[in-house]
Amino acid sequence: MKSSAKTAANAERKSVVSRREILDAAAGLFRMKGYYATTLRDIAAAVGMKAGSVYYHFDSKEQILEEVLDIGIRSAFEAVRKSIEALPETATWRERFRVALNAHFASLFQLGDYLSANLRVFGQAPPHIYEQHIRIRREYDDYWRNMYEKAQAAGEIRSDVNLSALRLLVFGAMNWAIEWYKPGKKTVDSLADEYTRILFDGVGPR
Amino acid sequence: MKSSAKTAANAERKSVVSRREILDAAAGLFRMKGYYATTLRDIAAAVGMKAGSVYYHFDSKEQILEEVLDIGIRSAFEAVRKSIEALPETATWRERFRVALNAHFASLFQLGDYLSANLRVFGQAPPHIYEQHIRIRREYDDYWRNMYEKAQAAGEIRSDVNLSALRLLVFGAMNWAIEWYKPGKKTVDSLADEYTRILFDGVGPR
DNA sequence: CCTACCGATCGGTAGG
DNA sequence: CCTACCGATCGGTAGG
Repeated sequence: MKSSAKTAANAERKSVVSRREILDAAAGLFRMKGYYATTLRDIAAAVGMKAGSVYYHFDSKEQILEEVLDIGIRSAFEAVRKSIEALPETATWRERFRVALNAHFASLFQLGDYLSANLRVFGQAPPHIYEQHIRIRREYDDYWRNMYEKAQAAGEIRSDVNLSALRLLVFGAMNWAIEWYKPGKKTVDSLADEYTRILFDGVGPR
Repeated sequence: MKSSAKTAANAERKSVVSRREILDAAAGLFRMKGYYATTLRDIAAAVGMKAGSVYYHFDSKEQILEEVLDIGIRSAFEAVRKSIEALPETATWRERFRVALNAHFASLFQLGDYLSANLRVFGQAPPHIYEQHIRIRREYDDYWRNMYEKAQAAGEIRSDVNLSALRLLVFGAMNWAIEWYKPGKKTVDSLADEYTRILFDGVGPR
């Protein structure tokens, strides 16, 4: 009894690890090649399995996509939230914005491939996965929206600034970095600094 | 002789039209579904042909991708250049920037699907097509780079602004619009205005 | 988790 | 530009 329970627990633990390995590999491949160009055989090979064995852990390729997408936003959301909560209550909104930007960039370039994969393959997702995933995206979006509103109410963003334009401009600026950012040439920190300065101070003469 | 020459000319004209129709359809499908999810049968059906007939006009699916990618950047490049050249010599750099932004947005949302398709499927292109296409992209990139440098030299962009960060931030802000822009809700013009104001004046208190 | 396999679909071709 | 087709590959399954 004792030993079979132990064996079962080990098997379960091993299975959880394999699941995560498959997701990690899928995220990396999705990020590089996109969803359709990544085959189950690619994913299986990346974790040393045969194609059919992946179905021991997942019901379908779409289920893998679904989980990769969700992990991508959730981990970024958590990183951003934590970095802001780590600030003192007295922090300015500009400073909150800067650390949020920093955390989002870090999620893109330092915390695995999930967020990059998310941005890369989101548009390739079948409708029912899109509909499901859009909810968590909207929550993340709302978190940022709330930040801009508070900053404007506090007078740190001018009242004539269109917040929805600003929000979308910033998301674009951040996410486009996956197209050109090369680790080593520029730190995530300096990137967040420069973007914050450009956006808050503008580039024109003062 | 005369009539067969005429027939040949007609046939050629018709063939040019068909070619363009195929490219138009491909651009629209690439934009919506990406490259791999778009089949030659989709493209053929969209122009009322059978799959095999597409090969009368193109050697391969990759050749179609190649032309769609190139047309996307070239048409945007031309639109941006013309809009700037239409300005008086005395125009400020801020004004030049605004019309350039406007022309890029117009290319994305009003001048067919080529630029949108380009942004959508560029990352899915096989290496040899990527290598070929990157050249025209770099030319377009250089055109913008030159604009920022001139603006800074003229004192319309502060000397402490990192131009390469600014350039990449702006490309991201512009191109990300394909993810959310819905024609009718907001004009391309007002979008270019708002972005220009945010970037030149900043959002912080002055 | 593997072996062996299936039906569907794909890009592309031959011959007209 | 069509008909008819091919080889390759894909996601997924049965049975162990």
